[in-house]
Amino acid sequence: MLLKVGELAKRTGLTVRALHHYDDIGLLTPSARSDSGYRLYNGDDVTRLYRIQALQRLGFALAEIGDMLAGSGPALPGLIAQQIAALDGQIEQALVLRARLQQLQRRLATDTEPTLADWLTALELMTMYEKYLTQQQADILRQRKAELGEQYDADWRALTDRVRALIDAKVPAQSAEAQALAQQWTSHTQRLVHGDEDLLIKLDTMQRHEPALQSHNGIDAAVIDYVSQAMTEARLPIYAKYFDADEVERLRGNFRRHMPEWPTLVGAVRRAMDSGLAPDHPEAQALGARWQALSHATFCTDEPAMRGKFMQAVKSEPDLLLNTGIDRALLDFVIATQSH
Amino acid sequence: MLLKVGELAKRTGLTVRALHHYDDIGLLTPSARSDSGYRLYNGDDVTRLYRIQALQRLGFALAEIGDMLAGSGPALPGLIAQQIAALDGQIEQALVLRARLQQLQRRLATDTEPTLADWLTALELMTMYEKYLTQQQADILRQRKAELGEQYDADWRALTDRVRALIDAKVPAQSAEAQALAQQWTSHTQRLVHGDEDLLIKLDTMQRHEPALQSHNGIDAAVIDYVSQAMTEARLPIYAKYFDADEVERLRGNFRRHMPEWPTLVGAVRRAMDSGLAPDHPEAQALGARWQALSHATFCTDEPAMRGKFMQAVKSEPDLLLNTGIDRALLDFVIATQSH
DNA sequence: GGTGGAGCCTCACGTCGCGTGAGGGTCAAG
DNA sequence: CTTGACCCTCACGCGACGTGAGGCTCCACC
Repeated sequence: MLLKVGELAKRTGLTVRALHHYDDIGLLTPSARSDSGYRLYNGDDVTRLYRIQALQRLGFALAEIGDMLAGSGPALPGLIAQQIAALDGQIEQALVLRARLQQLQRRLATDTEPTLADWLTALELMTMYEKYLTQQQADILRQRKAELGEQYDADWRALTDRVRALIDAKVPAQSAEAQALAQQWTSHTQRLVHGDEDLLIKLDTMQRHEPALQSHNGIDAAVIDYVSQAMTEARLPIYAKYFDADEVERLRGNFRRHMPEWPTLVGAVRRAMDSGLAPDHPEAQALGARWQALSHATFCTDEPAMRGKFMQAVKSEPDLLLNTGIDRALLDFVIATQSH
Repeated sequence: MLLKVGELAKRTGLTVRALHHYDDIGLLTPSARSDSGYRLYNGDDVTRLYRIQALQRLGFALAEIGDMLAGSGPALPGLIAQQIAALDGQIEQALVLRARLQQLQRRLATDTEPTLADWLTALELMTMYEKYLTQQQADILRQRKAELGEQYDADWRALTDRVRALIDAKVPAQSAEAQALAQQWTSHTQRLVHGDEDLLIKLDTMQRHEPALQSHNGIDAAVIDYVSQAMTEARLPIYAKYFDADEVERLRGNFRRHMPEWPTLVGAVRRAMDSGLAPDHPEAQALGARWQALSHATFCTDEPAMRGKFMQAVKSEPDLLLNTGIDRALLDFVIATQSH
């Protein structure tokens, strides 16, 4: 019994166009044509089509189905496992998306009629939080921001403007004004992070890597660099407890030149850690070498005397690592790269 | 500050090609071009791009994003709800697919190295079960089939072959041979369904509507029709308890002509019921009218005397509805269409 | 034998969000 | 003056068909 396309289409619930397509791509070629060129499908064709449909309902692509029916290609169990894995990925993605949308929906319901612009800004912030913070941290931040109110943002803007003014006026970072601002900067930050060093590091990373955020709150690379320079200067009195005056002057000079290179390196190391890179991996080794070189240049750790005093200082003064993005885990990682 | 494509791309994590694409479709047109034709993006462009990205991360299509940013189109809350609904659909679909694949995986693990052909046959059956039966029913069926073993399938094939032989030999359905086969047919069916009328109806529907199944087990429309004719004939003795001999002969003649039309109508009514059609909907009304006309033609229910006897018979003999695909709910639906 | 309608044929473009060249200008550094 | 990085504009490709356009075939009915 030979079927024409329309008949086969009716029998299988497909469209005529789909059957044409299968013919085009060679997935199901009718075994015969009538004199007038009509496609004629025999029983074997029909059987093949049923199988095609069955495999299609499992989510396989037409090309894959073709391979499977040709007996070539990888074995079925593997394909199925692969298919399941792909589906799991899809499902997870969809669930994440769904959660995002729902959160947004809730906030839309509570907020007092936000404008489109507000709304989009909130949205951007949300996706950024999601990228850099854990769910918990994002929740904490949102709550604290709500508690602090709009005045807090205004304070930041004022502070940032004053920093920028100092930069424009070329006031050096070790000036009293700069020191005072850096002081305020730290206390403002603490109002948000409440001493949570991990949160602080992540926010710092976010601020450094998200131009969208930078243009939103005006805290760009220049401001960040200036403030961290000032903070660095603020650390010099602490070093003075361990080094003599000449050495402190050397350190100051080194800091001026090399401190701006640290955040980049610290960020690179942290990314390496987070991506699970092994300390003996060549890339990690390279980072370790960079770290050592920069240490030498900044703290003169290539000179045994200086190195000893430096180690002593760092060990005795945990505050020296504050606001640097460096924590115990990161230091351990770096040490591990160098012990290989 | 004006950015070139590459710079903007780096800042946003997009590719240059994507930005070209946004320009092509008018989603993000750079506010300026350099003399040499380079795209130049200003701050507003960058802001717009951040918003585009934020909305994209929510799963909106570029065209939708364009509409949203243009302020036209429907309001955001509605769009979000819609988006969530769409996602829910996707997730559900993916979960169903996943379940299918896992079931298959389990069976692949237990079965003794099936050939590709066996495997695909099982797959077809599985998807068919899924389409017509509830999960429970499918499980029950699978278990019973496993208990009955291969002999059961062989019995069916033998029975079907004998039916086909009668058809080819043009042996009438009221013959003793046909009656005997119909008898066996029923008992064979019962070995599988164990008196579950709902399951029986669904299997019947499946067998009638799935050419794949028909060509698989050889039970096609001709066989079904012949067997149901024989079953119909088998019912005549029951009617004889309520009608006199002449009337029974009239019924026999009517049955011969009109009984084959019933399954189609019953199927149509059931689909209408299942799709939640209201009995006073025009389409339901039309079905009711068809039902009445076919009743008149088959059972002479337009003649008051015949109608009375018929109602009496149906009420007293529930067996008359056996194997017809008609149950109480369906009758109620039909009656409801006619009371409007 | 003509006509009408259903069904068949073969192009061929559109979908969606870009990837991936091809072929050729622009710009700053050496 | 070259080199290399970056930019430009086409334009095809993907996947599974949908949707015509323009024309042929078949069958029933007049």
